[in-house]
Amino acid sequence: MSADSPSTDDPLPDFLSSSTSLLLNKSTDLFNDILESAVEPFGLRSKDFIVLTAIDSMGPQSQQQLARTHGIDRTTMVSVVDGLERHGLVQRARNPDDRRKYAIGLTTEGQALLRHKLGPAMLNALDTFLAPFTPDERELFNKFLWRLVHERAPAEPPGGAGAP
Amino acid sequence: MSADSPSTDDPLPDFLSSSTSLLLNKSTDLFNDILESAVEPFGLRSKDFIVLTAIDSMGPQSQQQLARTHGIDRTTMVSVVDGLERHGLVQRARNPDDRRKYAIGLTTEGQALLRHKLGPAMLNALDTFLAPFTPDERELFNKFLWRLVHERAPAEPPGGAGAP
DNA sequence: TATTGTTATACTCTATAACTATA
DNA sequence: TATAGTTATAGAGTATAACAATA
Repeated sequence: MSADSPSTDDPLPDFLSSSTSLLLNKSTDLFNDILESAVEPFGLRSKDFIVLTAIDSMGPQSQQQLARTHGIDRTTMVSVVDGLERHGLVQRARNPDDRRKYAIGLTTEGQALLRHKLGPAMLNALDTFLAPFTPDERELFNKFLWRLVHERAPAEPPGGAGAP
Repeated sequence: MSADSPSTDDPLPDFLSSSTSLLLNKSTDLFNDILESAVEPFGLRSKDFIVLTAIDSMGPQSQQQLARTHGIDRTTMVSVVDGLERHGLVQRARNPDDRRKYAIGLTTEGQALLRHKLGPAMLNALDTFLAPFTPDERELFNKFLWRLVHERAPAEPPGGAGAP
């Protein structure tokens, strides 16, 4: 073990280790790890929680609606709903108004699990993630994130500078 | 087009759309998209910029060191360095002290590109991402991220509560 | 025996294309 | 013709296993 060896730690240069990009990615990875650990005891992924929550708050929906809500492809939603159905948490009913569509709804078991187990587990995960912050700081941090996502000039319309 | 149809927008329930988890993931995705767009004109990925920066600030390193710095596997770093070498931005020299290791160094071209083109492009990307914030807010946001990553109680040591 | 770089391979995640049924 | 769901397939990204060269 020679002295000039940079040790087994990651010898990340200061410039990079303090960069917003790296910290943002690390924070997100950390939070996602915490969230996955929170739902893993139930045999689920955090994505499953999001889908269950969307159904619980918006009522039975088609798979396409759920897919759009989550920003993923409808073909991916098939397997997500498959898994939730296998767990007995949702049921595929047909939409009587349009028999092409399902009406994916929560089972009694699904609603109970979401409200009494998953919900609290996710709140606990959030608390773990935000542990370094005071309540005021948590609120401010959330506001910051909201502004980063929503308080943004619309993308340059394609085709020119445009003189309104 | 029936009136009860939730329109073509994503009908994300308020509860989810304001969640820290979703906002954090969206912010990170947004930032990464901005970063990728910034380096794409040079035929590179943002990962390449990180590797180039690490070499520039820490000097020539082995592929293993670079891999650990980036938190990825050494087999993945092979193809990253392959790409950078193809672009003429780095060169593989042998470490004379340990001929198993490379000493991956920047070429003159690589250093020039990093300092005069890539660096400014990345700073500009950061500026775009943080556009909603004032300078003070940017600094505070960065501090928040730093605390989320570093100001964290060490993980529970495996094997028990621990008396001391 | 352990480590560096390399290759081949496998696994995960996600999207695209093509199909059936409904509209 | 267009849409909802499904399946098969392909692509990107990453990791594991095994190998040669070096320590």
